[in-house]
Amino acid sequence: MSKADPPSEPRSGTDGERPLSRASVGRFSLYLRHLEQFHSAGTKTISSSQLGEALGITDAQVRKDLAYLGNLGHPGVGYPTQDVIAALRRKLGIDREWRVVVVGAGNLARALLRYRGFQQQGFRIVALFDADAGKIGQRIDDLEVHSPDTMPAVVAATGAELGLLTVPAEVAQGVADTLVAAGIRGVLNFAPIVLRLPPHVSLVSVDLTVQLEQLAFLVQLGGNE
Amino acid sequence: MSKADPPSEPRSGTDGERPLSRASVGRFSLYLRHLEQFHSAGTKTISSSQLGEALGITDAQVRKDLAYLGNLGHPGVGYPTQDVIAALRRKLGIDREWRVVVVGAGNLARALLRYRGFQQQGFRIVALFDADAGKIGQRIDDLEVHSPDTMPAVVAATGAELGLLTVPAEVAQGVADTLVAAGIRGVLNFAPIVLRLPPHVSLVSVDLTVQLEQLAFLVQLGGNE
DNA sequence: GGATGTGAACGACTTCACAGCG
DNA sequence: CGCTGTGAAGTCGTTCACATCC
Repeated sequence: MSKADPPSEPRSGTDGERPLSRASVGRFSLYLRHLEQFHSAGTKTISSSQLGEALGITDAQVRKDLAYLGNLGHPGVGYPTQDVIAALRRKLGIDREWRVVVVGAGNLARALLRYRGFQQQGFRIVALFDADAGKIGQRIDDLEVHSPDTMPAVVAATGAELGLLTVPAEVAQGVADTLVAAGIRGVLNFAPIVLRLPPHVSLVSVDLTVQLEQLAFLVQLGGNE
Repeated sequence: MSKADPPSEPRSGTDGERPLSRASVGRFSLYLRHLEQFHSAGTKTISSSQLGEALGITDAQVRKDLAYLGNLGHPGVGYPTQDVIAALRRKLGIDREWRVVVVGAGNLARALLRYRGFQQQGFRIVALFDADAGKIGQRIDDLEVHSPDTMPAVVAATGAELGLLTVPAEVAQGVADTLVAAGIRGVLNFAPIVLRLPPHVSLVSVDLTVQLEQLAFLVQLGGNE
């Protein structure tokens, strides 16, 4: 009975050293934010229990997560904030600038454009698209609204790799396809729909209705956690 | 370090209550949306594999999830869309209206106010608050902007139970405390911060920077899933 | 002493596989 | 038949506990 190994992860020898759980990555951003706060407050070193306290998780969890970054901690001392910040940035892939386009020039797009957190972490919004002829040519926060037809050209010219989708659900799949055709490599989708993308394009979805319904469920259950 | 006890819910013990996994609840909203689409397309019955196909998950997963709703499925036939929709609504706690207040009258608030998905699922935004004196008194989408001082009175008067937090990170914790003091029972937080709420108040957080960083990580990894 | 790193236990979630029913 | 419901097995993630090191 020869058992074939599932070819789950064809290890590209570039960066993958350790197993790296997907769940940990979800916390990396939070570690990063808190570490940056501690760091600019002058803290040079931080312990797993301090960090866990700040995020509301256990110290063991923090150590397991940070272990994925290599052996940065010093027993009896803690983790050097600076080093962990740098390692997290690198692991997350935000040790460089990402160019981002936004499709759908509504209120959500405006909110995203003015959101400071993006710039701070190296995300630069370089173009804005909308199908509404009335909006094309307008300027919103220094960005001109382009027609979706120009997407391939603009994406190529700006070198954008990520697309934020803030369009109505009915047209979201079509717009996503256009983004993919234009060469985008990742989509952050806000439309309430399950998008289908080719396997070489990454997808993260933020579904506001789902989140609100989740909240209603929790409240109905009584209390939190 | 008090641990939450498993609350046996001594409510009306009509159905044989099952364990109910937290992960399943996260998919309930998606099932609901797809079932509503199938239903309004005239589909009376749907199989676990059809639903799984639509959401991109396995049929076994769908059956396990729907089993939490009671024995709604008919072997050889499938699930009656109507019944499953009703059961999901009830389980999620959205078989009634929820009154919602929004704190922070910025672009994100505007986007949320105009978002149709909320009303459709029975969430009614009944008040809007902002600390900016220049905004107080203005009307946005038929809602007057109130001063945060009036929160207790307005929450009581409107019977709001949920609060959406779209304020800057620096003031988010303070505003959340005010919401809690005003008697709110659940908070949907958009500020990039780990909120601390008393245990009787539920919390769901949507952190846009975290989501974007997640996307960057996936793209850097190459491809999706 | 104080805090890390990590096997091992534990628990949660998913997939498998199949009995059973209309 | 086709499709559900569900134990069993498998996978993934978290917590525990402790050897280890500065």
